[in-house]
Amino acid sequence: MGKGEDTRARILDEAMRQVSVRGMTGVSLGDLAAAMNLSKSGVLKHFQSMETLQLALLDAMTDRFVAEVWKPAEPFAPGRERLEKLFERELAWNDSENLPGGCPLTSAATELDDQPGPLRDKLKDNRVRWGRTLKREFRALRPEADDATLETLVFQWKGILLAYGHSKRLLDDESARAQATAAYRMLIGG
Amino acid sequence: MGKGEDTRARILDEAMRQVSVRGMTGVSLGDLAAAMNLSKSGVLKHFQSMETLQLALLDAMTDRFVAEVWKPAEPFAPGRERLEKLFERELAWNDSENLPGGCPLTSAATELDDQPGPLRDKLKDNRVRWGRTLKREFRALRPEADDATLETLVFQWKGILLAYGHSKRLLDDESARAQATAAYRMLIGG
DNA sequence: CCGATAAGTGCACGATCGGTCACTTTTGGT
DNA sequence: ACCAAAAGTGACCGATCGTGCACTTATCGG
Repeated sequence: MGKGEDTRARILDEAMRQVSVRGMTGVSLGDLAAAMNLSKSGVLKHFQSMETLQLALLDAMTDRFVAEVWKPAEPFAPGRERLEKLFERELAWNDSENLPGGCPLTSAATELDDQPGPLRDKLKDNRVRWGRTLKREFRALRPEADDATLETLVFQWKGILLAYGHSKRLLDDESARAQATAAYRMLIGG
Repeated sequence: MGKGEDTRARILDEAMRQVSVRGMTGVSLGDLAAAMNLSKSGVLKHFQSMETLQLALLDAMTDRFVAEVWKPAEPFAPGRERLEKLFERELAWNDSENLPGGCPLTSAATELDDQPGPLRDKLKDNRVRWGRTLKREFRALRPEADDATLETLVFQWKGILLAYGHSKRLLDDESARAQATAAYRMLIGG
């Protein structure tokens, strides 16, 4: 890996960290450059424009999410065991010290959900795929269930994780994790 | 109500609409003034500064939420009946045509949750109070349940509504409402 | 109907936004 | 060790950010 590639990766890394706190719109070229001890033009050399950087950032977020949530769970058996691991990993992802503001995909989602454009499209694609992955796992857990039921389970899974971030970060609720796992138990069954 | 009061209210109304789409940071003095056919200084005359405007905006959001979600449900009997109405009203609040980007409190929450300051404090206070209100209703529904159980129910309630906004707005999921009510049924019990 | 006060305008300000360009420094293959 | 290409700099651009100030216009009680 050449120096350019390395710098580019480090920029995306820092940007991801900032997105988790300030949101996608909140990270500016100036802040980013300052945080990296680089000039604004030095940053832009690795991306044609700010929007290109943001698109690359969404890709980087997807890659990291897959690497830190899905990959560790993949070796486990489909269904209950894998879901258990996925849930644990997704909580850990939300708590990662590399993401001081929690899941950057959540920040981006609430920010972009009503702003048409390539950013929203890419993010939507990411989340739709994740929903399908979860649905597969729920199907393995409950082979007899119909599609509507499976989708409701996925819906609730997402709800639990959104509520986890909300309770922990805005409400400073110390019991957020306990409540998330309690809700998970109610969903999956003992 | 003098003309000043009226204009001030209309500014906050327009700002709330914009927050639901662009988020709290996304609404600027210039855009706001343009949307109101007013000059930037004309807007700022009603508020000492932009941050003061934002604080007033959070109050306005709280008032509207109470008026449109809590008030219509208040006449109903505590517990099941009132919860039913509250849930219906909160879904309607999310769908309100006055709020083209969904619940502005949700936008503000994910945006401010890691940004210390008076804005975050006020929003947190708002959401904590709402959580307490929900807990009271769940206690009326399940008088035998312990505190932890009640809080898990509140946690899940919030999760359902967060997932509703996410599914409807980012994923364009037509069945979002159906899934939200299905999840509600699972939570409350038939 | 008048005059004090409230409401709103218009211009200018310093700061910051994303972005360009000519330039210098660094890197790495031969 | 050399030198072309890659990496990064710094000054500058027009636009927009929030804000202050001197000013004009509209409102409304006496």
